[in-house]
Amino acid sequence: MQILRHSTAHLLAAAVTELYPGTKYAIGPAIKEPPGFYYDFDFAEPISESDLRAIESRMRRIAQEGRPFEKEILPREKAIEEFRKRGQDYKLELIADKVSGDGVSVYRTGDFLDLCLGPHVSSTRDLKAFKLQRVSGAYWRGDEKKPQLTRIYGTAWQSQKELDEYLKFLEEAEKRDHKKLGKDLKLFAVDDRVGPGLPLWLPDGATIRRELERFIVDEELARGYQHVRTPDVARLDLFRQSGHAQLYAEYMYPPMKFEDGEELELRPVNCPHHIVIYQTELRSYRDLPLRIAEIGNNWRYERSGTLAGMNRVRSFALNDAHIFCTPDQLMDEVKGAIDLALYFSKVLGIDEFWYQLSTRDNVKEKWLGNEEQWQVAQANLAEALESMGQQYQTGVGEAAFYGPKIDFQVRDAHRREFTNSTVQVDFQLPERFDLEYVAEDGTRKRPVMVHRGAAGAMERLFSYLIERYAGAFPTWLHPTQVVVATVKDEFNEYARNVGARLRAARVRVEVDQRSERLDRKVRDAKLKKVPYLVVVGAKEVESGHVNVQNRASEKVDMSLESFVEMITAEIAERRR
RNA sequence: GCCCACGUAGCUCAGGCGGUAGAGCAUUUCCUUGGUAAGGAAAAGGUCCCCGGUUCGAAUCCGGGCGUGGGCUCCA
Repeated sequence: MQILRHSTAHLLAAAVTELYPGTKYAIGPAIKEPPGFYYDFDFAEPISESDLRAIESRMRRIAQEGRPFEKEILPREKAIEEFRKRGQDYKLELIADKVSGDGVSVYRTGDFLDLCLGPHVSSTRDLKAFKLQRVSGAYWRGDEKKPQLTRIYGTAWQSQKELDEYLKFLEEAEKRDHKKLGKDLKLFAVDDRVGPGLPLWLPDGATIRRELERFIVDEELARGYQHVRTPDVARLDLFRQSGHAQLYAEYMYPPMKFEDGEELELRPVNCPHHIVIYQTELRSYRDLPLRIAEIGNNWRYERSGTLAGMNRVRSFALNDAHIFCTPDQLMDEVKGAIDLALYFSKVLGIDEFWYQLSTRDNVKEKWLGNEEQWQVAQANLAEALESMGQQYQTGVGEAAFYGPKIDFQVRDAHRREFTNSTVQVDFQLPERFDLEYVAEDGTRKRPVMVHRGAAGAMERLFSYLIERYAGAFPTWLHPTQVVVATVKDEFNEYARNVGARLRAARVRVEVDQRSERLDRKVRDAKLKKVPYLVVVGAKEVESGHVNVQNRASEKVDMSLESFVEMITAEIAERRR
């Protein structure tokens, strides 16, 4: 499949060079998620998505011609000459940088020549089911200082049937998109007047968030965390001490400056505030591990082009905690943090996720601390994962500036990857803030810090859950747990009584007393994806029962009390 | 920030090659009281994202902003 897609990328480049002579082609790999390929071009004249149709039909024509994919190993000089003749500067750069030795592997497809290791399908005739999707900008070698190329994305499959299925999947993903559902279900809103990346939580969205926060905070308290509240701002000096003002500046807002010289900064992270809480007392080894938690607001100036719905915002509430512990306790604390994240994932239905161990690269200016500390921290994280039987990938250069981290990666409805939660080991901030505890022998020692966001940021978690459940949240989370609908107005009083009984049991219930037909009330409740719909009419008034139907429209007649018992148990257990 | 696309009523969208706009849903009111996915009627609702320019005239054309969506190292 990867071979097929990679070959289709070549086909795309062949079509483009025929239609737009003089276009330089850069790189064109197959990609796994989302499944497809891209090719980056340097066009003489910019193209737009409306040009894709013509390129695609040229691709089809070449495919039908059945041109073979022919591999050749050219002597280095010969390869350079060939690409120079064609004016393919990017390929020349790649040969210079990436190809060692004398043999340069190239592929020919008719006149089109590409630097490529292969392998490929044998003929363009094998490429039957593909579609060009969109064009976007991409920097040469991912570097913003280098020229921006035009990237064309497409997808390719073995058969038309598979392609159709994939396109169908994309349509379905569109329906689950949290931005769409957030609007349809009135969960959140965005408004120019408030600003980009600053979504508003509407009442139903806020209800879900409150349930999530209660769940999270209660569980953390049960696991020995202490919850605190700290302000969203601090003097800029606090972030100078932490190093954020120097190493994290690109994400920080300009400070608020006052006449008397005071400089206040919106915090991009919570750690410095929590460190200050640690230092409000002289700590003993008996106090450790000290786990300070807060669902704290953070402010990060994300580049405007990266903002997306609730997923990437400029102000968010992180389910954060900082664990201060002795080096001996470190491993257990890391494991405990992973275990908590696993527990949250299980209850919230985050079924598909994987771990990335994010480590530093060799760019010295980006990181604090010495090599040994990083090694120890990294070893601890890796060992914790391994001892828990968990597999992980490595992301070089993706560590926090003060230490390596374990990231929990998830995918949204479109299968785009995001970090949802994280566990980080930090030897640096304890030093920068001169943290201490009194050890058993009476000497002062330095604690280690673990930063962790077990359920991630509320905004991103919310966007994930909207897509995970397509708006049909588990009962404990759903903003409206029950709708009571009457068959006709004369039963409204009974319906209000049913509503009052449920409300007394802390169930979120709406009584639909509109003078509409039952059909309409059922439809509206279904569109809101309400977990339970209760219908009351003459029969129910007479028996004191309710007619209950779930999302699958399975109807059952039961006494009001047994319904209350059933739904409250479901909510209390946070059943999915 | 950069590339491409988009921005018309609360929502989803028509329309408009320059002569100040329309539908459905939602909202309000009235009628209707109907047992499991849209009962009927009427009313109200718009600086056509913003600011400039061209023009007798701009929502439409041009320029500049703002915002939204997709993308911006899965690497021969």
